Amino acid sequence: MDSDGQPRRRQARGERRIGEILEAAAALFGEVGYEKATTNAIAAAAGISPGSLYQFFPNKEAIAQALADRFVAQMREAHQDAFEEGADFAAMELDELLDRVIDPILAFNLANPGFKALFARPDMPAGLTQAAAPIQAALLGRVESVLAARAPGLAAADRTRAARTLVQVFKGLLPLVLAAPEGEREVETRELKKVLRGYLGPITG
Amino acid sequence: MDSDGQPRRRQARGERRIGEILEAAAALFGEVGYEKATTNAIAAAAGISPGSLYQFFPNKEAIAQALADRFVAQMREAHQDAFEEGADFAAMELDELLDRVIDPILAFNLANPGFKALFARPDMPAGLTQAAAPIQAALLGRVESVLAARAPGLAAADRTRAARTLVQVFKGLLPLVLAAPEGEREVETRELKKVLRGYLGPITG
DNA sequence: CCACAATACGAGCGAACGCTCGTGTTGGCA
DNA sequence: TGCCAACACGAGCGTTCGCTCGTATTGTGG
Repeated sequence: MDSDGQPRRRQARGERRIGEILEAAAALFGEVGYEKATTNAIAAAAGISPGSLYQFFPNKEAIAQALADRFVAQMREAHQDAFEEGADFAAMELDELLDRVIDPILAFNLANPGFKALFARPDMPAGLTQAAAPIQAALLGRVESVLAARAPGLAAADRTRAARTLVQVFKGLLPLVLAAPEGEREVETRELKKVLRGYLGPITG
Repeated sequence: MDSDGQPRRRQARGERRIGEILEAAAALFGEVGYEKATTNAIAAAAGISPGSLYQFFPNKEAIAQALADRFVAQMREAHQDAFEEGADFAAMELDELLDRVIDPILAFNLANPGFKALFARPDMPAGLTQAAAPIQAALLGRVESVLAARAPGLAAADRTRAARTLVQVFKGLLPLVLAAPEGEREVETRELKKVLRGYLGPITG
């Protein structure tokens, strides 16, 4: 019960350790999932003892939480990239729109294998998916606003449902893209965009 | 080490118990997933003691395996229904084709909440997804053959990829349909079919 | 340089879980 | 009816896992 009045004054060494622990945890979560990644294994992968690990995190969930926070921040950047302010989504070609939105998010997932493992897997404490909720909501909102720009006639409820469907299709096909060998990735990506285009075409004209 | 020379002669009571255990396990797996469903909890849900449970199954994995076998058999029927021999998939309207294929598989998933939990979740022993592999392969093969009938010009590799994509889209949107409240289910189902139709349209013409 | 916080260690605690075992009960068959 | 296998019970064994604790070492501010 530290009651964590304040988060303890860290030295440079400690800050470095925290980074190492999070990196080790991300790798392990990505490989075996949250539940099967034991705290002792995370400590070992980070090159420290179990006791040392708990100098920086009160429990296992806090590690995942910190990792989630880090991912959320990075993901927000990727989304900012995807839904750039300057672009005119209403006028843009559908193919270009898809490229601009999909490619950065795909790149992020490709660069962070631990991410999908943490957020897509259903084997983690409720608090974690909750940590991802804000970014999911933000993504849905952006998709919806793009939809609103391209299909002004669409009722709000239909727009929301369409956005949810699009995001879910993306999440569903993501494993196919991520699991594809280096050379096949481009083809799978095109396939993903084909699906989205086929669904969006009749909606946005 | 019974070496299970033969599977032991069962009485009627035992056969009944096996059914009860599998039903309890399916419900629990569906609620909390494979890992978090403890064997003692399964026994309790089936109304028996832990010791009795192990009179019928050598270990937890065997329960899931038996459940998987049962699901595979039922699923095969659902697929048989979906890909009925008599139908002419080449001439049929795309909308009718989708209804005929999607509805029975959807109904099966609706009627068996434990199924998706067992096969879609990534938190189970390798042997279990392996148990689902035959049915997955069969499903892919059927989709491919329908594709071959409707798009004869499509190269084999593209056909395989398209089938994989279709199945994955279905699996990706399935949670949306299953999680939808009673009244929304029909709408979500239509949405799912819209996605498939949008993707299939350009391929099958 | 000294005192104290931060960092580091790793054996092992307590709880949970899969499963066993000794024992008692029920049911089919000669 | 008597015998034996099938069925049933539940305390608890062995192991794993998250986490702690006592202790030793390192860095830092005064």
